[in-house]
Amino acid sequence: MQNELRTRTAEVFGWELRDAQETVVDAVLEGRDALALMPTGSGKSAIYQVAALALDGPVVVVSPLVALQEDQVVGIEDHPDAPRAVTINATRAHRELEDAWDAVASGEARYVFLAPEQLAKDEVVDRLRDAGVALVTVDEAHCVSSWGHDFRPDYLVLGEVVERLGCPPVLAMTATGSTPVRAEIVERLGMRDPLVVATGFDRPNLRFEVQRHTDEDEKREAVIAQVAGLEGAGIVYVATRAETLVYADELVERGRRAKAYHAGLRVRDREHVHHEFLDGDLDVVVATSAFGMGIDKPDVRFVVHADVPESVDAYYQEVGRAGRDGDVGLATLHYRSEDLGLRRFFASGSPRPASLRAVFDAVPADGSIARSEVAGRSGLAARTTGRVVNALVDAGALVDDRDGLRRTADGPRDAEAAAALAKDHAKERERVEESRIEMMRRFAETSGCRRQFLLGYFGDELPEPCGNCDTCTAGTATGADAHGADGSHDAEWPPDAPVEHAEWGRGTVMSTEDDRVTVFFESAGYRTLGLADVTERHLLERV
DNA sequence: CGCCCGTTAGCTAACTAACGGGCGGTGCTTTAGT
Repeated sequence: MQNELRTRTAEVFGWELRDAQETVVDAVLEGRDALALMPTGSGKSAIYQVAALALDGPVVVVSPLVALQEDQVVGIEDHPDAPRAVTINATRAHRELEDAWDAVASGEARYVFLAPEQLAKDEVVDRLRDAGVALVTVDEAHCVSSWGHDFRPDYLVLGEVVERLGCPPVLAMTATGSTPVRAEIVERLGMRDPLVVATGFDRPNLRFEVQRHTDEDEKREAVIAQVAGLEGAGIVYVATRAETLVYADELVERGRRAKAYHAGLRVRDREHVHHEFLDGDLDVVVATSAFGMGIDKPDVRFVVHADVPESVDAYYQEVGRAGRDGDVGLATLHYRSEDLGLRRFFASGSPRPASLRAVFDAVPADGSIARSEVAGRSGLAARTTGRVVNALVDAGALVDDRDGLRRTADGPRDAEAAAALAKDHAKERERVEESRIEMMRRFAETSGCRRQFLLGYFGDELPEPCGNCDTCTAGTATGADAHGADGSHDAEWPPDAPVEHAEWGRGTVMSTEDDRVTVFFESAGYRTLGLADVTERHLLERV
């Protein structure tokens, strides 16, 4: 990084960036795309904030939650000499919005925070393009992969938006960095040869534990008994809204200051719980996955999972909220294999055939149509339409380009065929989702070191069992089942190595254990192969 | 996928087992009416 920019950074923000941060700043200033995989609290936002000081045009920051956008603007406004930051979202009054756009157009505002839904509107993209965007930052970029397909389909149009903005460099940032998530971020955002910077994923002060249960009532009792006896502040994650109430009530009866939190509560109540927790007026928040991003409390002492999460990625995000201050943090998963059933259900929602047909028919046989017009012509709700369009584009029945949507030249001719194609394609995705749930099951059921498993999942290696998890304490982690313990096959199948399999196609090596290798295949998800088979039958080839 | 809950059949008069329908998570937006 140039000395001049270092000086500006110190003057404006009072910071001295670490090497990893500077490397990323340099890349985007040179016009290169970058993917920064760094734990929360490691100063990811500093990267685009500093880059903006040296860039000639506004920095667009795509952020998933309006509340998060407001927090970031306040963070910038804390520095009186920092450039102006504005947010563009539906909570703002018309006059405020016009004022914000004026500031963007005049070059006064250098940070523009918005959600992907805003970027789905042509007017917004046009105004940004006219302002000459110098960098597009996608914060919490794992949302592209976890939410883009169904819940918030506008995440999948970001790649196209970048093109329409004139292809400024793209900076994607997240704390979740498993291989498939990384690959999907890069592909969906259309990133070109990005610089990938990953700082260590290990959190040595976290202790991992798994308690297995067979009976629902017995599990609930064990969770309540554990949490009632824990010191300090903590979070209990459950799978459903109804459970947040049940657990919170029981904890209150046991004398803990506990409250429920889920997305169905009124906004004011949610904010109230959040603030009480931050201020130390509450010991325990019992929450669904809604309680997460934007929760920045340093002294969370425990994260207890009363239900198994949907993926190892989600699990690691959630437990990562413990021990941010570096002091001890306890992560306990209460596991019942039946609980995975709910996760399978959540993972399995592909669009209905009737919706697929309606959307396909809404696209003319010749020529193209704007995405925004499809909803009206198909008679479906806008959000359903977005999901269905994404499914058809993914399947190759429709093409999405600068002019809008059109039918694939040599693709299906009629709606029936298009729906069938999309359904087959959705099956592939379900297989991948299924395999991610399977990895969660393996984490819960392993007798090897939990930390070695987790770090292996994220493509990091830990040569020895960690000594700070339940299996290490019990002594099973050093046994024959230990993960990556000998490392003798690493030379042959090192983590991150690209490979090819006759049936499952291209994949990436995740980890090797003493007699097995786990590979992530783009079309089939996580698969574990016996090394003996791999060697004798030449199942895998390095590519 | 697995649960909860209400209905029903079966077999005998108050209950039990079996069946099946409904439900379960995450947030943007935007508009009409107080």
